[in-house]
Amino acid sequence: MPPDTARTRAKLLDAARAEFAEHGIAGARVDRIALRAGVNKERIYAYFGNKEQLFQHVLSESLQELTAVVTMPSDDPAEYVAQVYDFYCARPELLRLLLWEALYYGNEPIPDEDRRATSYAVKLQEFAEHLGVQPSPEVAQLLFSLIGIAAWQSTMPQMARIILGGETDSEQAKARRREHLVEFTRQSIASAKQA
Amino acid sequence: MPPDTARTRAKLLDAARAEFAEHGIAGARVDRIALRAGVNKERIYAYFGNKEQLFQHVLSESLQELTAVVTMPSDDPAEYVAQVYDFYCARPELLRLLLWEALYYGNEPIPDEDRRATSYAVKLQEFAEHLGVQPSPEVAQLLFSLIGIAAWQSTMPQMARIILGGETDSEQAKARRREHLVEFTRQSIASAKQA
DNA sequence: AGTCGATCCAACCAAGCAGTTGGCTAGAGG
DNA sequence: CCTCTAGCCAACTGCTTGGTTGGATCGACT
Repeated sequence: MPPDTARTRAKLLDAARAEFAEHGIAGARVDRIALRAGVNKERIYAYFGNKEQLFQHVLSESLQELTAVVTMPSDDPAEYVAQVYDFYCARPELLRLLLWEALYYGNEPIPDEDRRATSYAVKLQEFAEHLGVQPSPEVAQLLFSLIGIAAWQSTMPQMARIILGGETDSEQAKARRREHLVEFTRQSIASAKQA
Repeated sequence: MPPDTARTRAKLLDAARAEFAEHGIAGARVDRIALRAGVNKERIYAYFGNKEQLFQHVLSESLQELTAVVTMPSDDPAEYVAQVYDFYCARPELLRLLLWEALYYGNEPIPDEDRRATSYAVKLQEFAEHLGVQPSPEVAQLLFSLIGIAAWQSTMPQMARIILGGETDSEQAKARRREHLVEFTRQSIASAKQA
């Protein structure tokens, strides 16, 4: 395999990630991806099959990155929520990819569901450990809700802007929300622990 | 105006709502909307201008419905959160429309932002009243988070299915999550009140 | 140097798309 | 019964799109 094949693939994946995050599956343009990557369109079909399969590649690559970066830290689950929040603030494209996927597949099972299930199971296990309880449906509910509030601002930027006041992007505003999340999480965990 | 003009418009709006909720702005097909409505495509352009403007009509109609149906009830804010949850479970299309919009406009201001701002301001006012405090950035943070957890399951059905276990659609599973939300909300409100 | 396999790309294609047009129909006013 | 207006629709247009192809290029091995 000539040396630049891997590079070409990587350039395509990067360009595709940006394009898909911005426009979604239906809105993404194959020509634009090739243009951004500085590579001929035909390579996409040679390497990845078609547009939807390319999206899957992009997504699974991004998910790997996400689980690698956002780990369950030290001893404070509230800090985990804050990390998730920080991560989605810093890299909103990754959340956008997840949202496009969610809207695209709706209630149908997603490709590669098994692998994701195990990855979430690990997270749940860790979370329960830090709480000092066994994994249970209740703990799962809690974890799911906490991920929700961590992601909600990046999920609904318009609503956030309107409810939380104009400038949600400033460092100050982010710090404020982060503080709220930590506080909020501590409280809910305190009551979950004693249960 | 002949009698069936209003009906034709309504049929188009209904068909468009279904189509947009399912496929988003980019994925929606004008031909399909006309077909579903049993009306000629040209009517869409006569009545609504173009695809994007039609989407705006659909959305603002849906938002009116949402604010009309989901009111801040009696004296229990936790019940409000549960109502929001129930509403999005029953009518996931409306949330999907909001999500498509959020992804489409990203951080750019949305059309008609002012009207929505006042509608949210009212909600915030009511919410603060029920808490027995003045509206403040902190209360806004809380309200925003609560809306988030209420909507999160319908926002991320795949993730919900995986984390919460297979059958999230059954009455039983919905009741369980509803219970969790109420409990969760009560706790966070209790600590917000004393602050 | 010559052959071979893989990589690359400009040009191409058919289908699908949003949006338009020109003429038909029906009802209201005279 | 004629006219005028507004609603309606089948057929059309021109462009964009995902996907293909045939040949040029290049590196490796002999």
